[in-house]
Amino acid sequence: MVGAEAIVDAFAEAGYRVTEPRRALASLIAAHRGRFTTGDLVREAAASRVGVGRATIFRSLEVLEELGFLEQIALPGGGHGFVACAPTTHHHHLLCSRCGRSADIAATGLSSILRDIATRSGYRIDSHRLEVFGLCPDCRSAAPRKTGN
Amino acid sequence: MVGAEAIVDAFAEAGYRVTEPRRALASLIAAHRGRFTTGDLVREAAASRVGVGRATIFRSLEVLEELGFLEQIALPGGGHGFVACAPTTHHHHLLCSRCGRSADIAATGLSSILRDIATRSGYRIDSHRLEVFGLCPDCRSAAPRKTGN
DNA sequence: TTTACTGCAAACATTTTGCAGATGT
DNA sequence: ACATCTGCAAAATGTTTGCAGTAAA
Repeated sequence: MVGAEAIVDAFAEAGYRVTEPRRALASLIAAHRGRFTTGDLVREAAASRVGVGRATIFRSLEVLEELGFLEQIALPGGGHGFVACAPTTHHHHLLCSRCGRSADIAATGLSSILRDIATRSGYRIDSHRLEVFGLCPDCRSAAPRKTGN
Repeated sequence: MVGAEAIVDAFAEAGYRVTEPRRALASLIAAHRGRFTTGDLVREAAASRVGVGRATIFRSLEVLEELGFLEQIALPGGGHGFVACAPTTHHHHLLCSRCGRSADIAATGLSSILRDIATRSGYRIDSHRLEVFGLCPDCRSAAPRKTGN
């Protein structure tokens, strides 16, 4: 979860201009509690009174990814989407497979696993990516039955 | 690393027909020591005397993924590709960012981390995906200098 | 024989680009 | 004012589908 202002500020602080389309895009992104695709934004932007063009969406998404406000994630089915996140230290994402909501997670203890992998494989490990999928608390109560699925 | 025969056998055992195009595709896949994209295969197939059409490549890739012989992976840059792997128990992939070679890894210890995440977040965790990137032993010796990059 | 499979070419979907005009700073 | 940014529409990519012919089993 990242507020629209944080995103707008990020543009400003990084020396980008704060334009109407970028403001509108920031709102659209902030309105998502989690994962979304470019297609989602394009559709929503078209529906919104303050339009943002396809090209601008793609271009701004790229900027926001560079700034660390957006991370690309691989969806289980093979597609890919984005999640907004505060550009802090290394973290991973926990995604609700029902509503798309995302939570940032720390995964303490991963580094010792990676060290172990490095030792056993002989690879020099540079980076990694962990994505966790499940049901968020809200969706658990909304659709609790899962025994037997 | 998976041999071409293993792939061919997999088609047969799952009740699919073993055709010339599928044999050719199995060879192409086996020829990769690791990660590849659909584009790679389309290009290689076109270059090969035993052609395999675009459509067949996509269709067969889908089948092989279902059979567990192929896994879709997210490349660091956001794109995606495949790696061939024996359809065994749950495992993850360690990818060389230089040559693309992949190794299957077990990541023992991850489950306790996930349990911890579940407890702290309240999510019910269903699945996860870990991808590790680095330099394989061969590429480490081929391009050892990295101090300062 | 029977029916799954194949290639082609067209349909679709997604992302990128060139450019003239709009708009932040 | 000036350079960045925007939208458009076209182009480049990537993936899927319908169909008539081909070839496993």
